[in-house]
Amino acid sequence: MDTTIKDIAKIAGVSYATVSRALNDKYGVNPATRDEILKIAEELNYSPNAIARGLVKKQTHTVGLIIPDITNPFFPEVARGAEDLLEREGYSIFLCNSNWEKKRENKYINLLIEKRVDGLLIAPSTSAVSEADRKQFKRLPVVLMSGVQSGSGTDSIVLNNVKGGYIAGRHLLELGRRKICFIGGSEDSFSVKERYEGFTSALGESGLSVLPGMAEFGDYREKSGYRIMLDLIEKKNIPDAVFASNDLLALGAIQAISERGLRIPEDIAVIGFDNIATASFRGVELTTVEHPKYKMGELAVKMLLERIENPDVEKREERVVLDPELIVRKTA
Amino acid sequence: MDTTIKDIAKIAGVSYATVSRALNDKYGVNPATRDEILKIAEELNYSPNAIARGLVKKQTHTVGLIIPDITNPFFPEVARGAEDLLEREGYSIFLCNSNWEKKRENKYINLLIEKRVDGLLIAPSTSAVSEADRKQFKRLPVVLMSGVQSGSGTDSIVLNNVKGGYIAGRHLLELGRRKICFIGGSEDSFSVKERYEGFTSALGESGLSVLPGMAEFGDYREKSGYRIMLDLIEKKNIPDAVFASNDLLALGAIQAISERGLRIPEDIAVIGFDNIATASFRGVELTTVEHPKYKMGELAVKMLLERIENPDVEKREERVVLDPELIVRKTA
DNA sequence: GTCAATATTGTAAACGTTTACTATACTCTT
DNA sequence: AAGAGTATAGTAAACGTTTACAATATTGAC
Repeated sequence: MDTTIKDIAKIAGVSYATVSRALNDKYGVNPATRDEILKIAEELNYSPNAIARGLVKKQTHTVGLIIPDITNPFFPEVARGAEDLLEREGYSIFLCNSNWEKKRENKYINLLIEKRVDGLLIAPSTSAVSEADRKQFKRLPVVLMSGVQSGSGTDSIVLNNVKGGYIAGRHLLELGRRKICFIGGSEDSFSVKERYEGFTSALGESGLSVLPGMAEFGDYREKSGYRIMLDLIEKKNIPDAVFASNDLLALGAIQAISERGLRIPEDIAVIGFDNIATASFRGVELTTVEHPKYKMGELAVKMLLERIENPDVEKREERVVLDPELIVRKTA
Repeated sequence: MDTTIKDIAKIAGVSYATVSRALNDKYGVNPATRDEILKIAEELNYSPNAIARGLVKKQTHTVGLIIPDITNPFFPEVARGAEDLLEREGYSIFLCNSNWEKKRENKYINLLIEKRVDGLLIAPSTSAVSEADRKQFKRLPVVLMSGVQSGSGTDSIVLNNVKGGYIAGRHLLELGRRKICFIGGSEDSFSVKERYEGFTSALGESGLSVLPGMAEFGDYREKSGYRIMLDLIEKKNIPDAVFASNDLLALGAIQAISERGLRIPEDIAVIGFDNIATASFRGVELTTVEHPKYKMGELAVKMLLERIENPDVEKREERVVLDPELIVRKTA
């Protein structure tokens, strides 16, 4: 139904190779014929078939982006950072939500490979890189984002989570807090682990350690922070500060704290992580740790394109580490 | 480099038509050969080439999603609603941010058509549907979301914005407010216009109308609300309530109001629109109008798939209208 | 054991491009 | 006016599938 190069060729009275050349601005086609061809293409409302082209060129100018959940305010910024650069470079991007499920993530990886994307950007649902992953990742350029161990054999871009955890802990300590509760997302998340590690090392420096019941884990949603905090209060095991491994968790905790009539930061100081947009609004003003999300997406794409455009060079695993930064607002 | 159907055929000692049949679970291939073929495919780590398949089948099981900005908290939910259903149906989705620019939007439309997506989901950057758009939209199924006039000739799914504006206005009036300021996003946005219309009709019912300087427009970002509100305060033209055409604008206004030491809702009541996640957090608790975002994405996909799967039926423009709902929290 | 019916497999064209190679037609040079 | 060189155009194969059609093998009925 669509007009093709052959239709144009027929009308112009030339071979379709010539049409292809004309349309692609290749050397060696008479300016007059070229103009004629362009005119006809325009008239026929011709749209080149990228599928056919992809088949012969073996590249699709498309990459896949797999993230846990675009609805989590951390990821839109990453996605936007990626998309902005990709768009400038003429690539399109598949959006895939793994919903924190390894199974769905894997399904997407396979699907995207079938669709022959030129590369893959993944913010993994869990930190572990399985054998199956490794096998698939050999097929095409892949860049992992956020919370992945090094030595995975795959390029990655991560935050210095240890440092992030450290500066958060340090800040709370400097505020004179001594009974600090760590609220983490999934316990087997590598980035949560690192943040916890940094946090405990700050405690250690002051000769302190994590008190009983002062390290709790759930998932990455607000509700989880709410429930954990509520639990603590009910049990009368009340900390004087909370360090949540992400802002949503912190927001949930804040909800619980103020519902129970405690004051923030007087009774309990709260510090989050990631600095999502919500954190800065009046009334929230959450103290947190900045995570350069947009930049992370952008840099991930930069690394990926580097690989895509130099498929032969056999560099080993590359890793870039971003720096966190303390953002002091009103909750701590 | 990738193994193809032909490689498998050679090893299995059958024609590649047979391999294709086996791989696609078609009737009429001997179970024994099928198993053999499947085994070989597995061993060779075979991944079917969706590009080649797309070329012959003339469908890609891919749709495009064009939205203004995934970073605006309204859109991730829409995207997620769309993606969840699409994933279940075996489709993938291209994410495209138009950045509120008509030019970028058009560029994406063309690009996606070249990539032969099966359909297009668009939340337009501006309400106008141009001649050029109309021409392109004839090429493939398209569903427009949010703030589009009917009669565009294209299927669409929208909110009843007039009603939304009306209930917001009504609520403020019932609270006894009389000098209400409307803060809109872009003045030529159709949905802003509709919300304004509903708002003024509520005023009208009470024998009121919009006072001078009490209808201001900017863009869709927080900053815009902040600036407009600040301006009003500086000029001493201070309303007793604000109706913002989206939550971000409302949040910006709130920022300005409280910075200037005025109280919410005592001095100025504020009501937003869309009910983004931030609106519900403690400390924000923005009164607003619920916009079923996730559902909108989901329904849009449902309409789109309907068209994709019945390409021949010549139904005329379809339009589904979602209902808004007042969410009373603390700012009004 | 023959024939028809059916199950299984193969052949080849098609999808819409790109591109290496070849062929032809000009344009200069001398 | 011949020959080299260059500009332009054409031919045909390739990319990896699907699928209509044809061919062959197998089965069952009698």
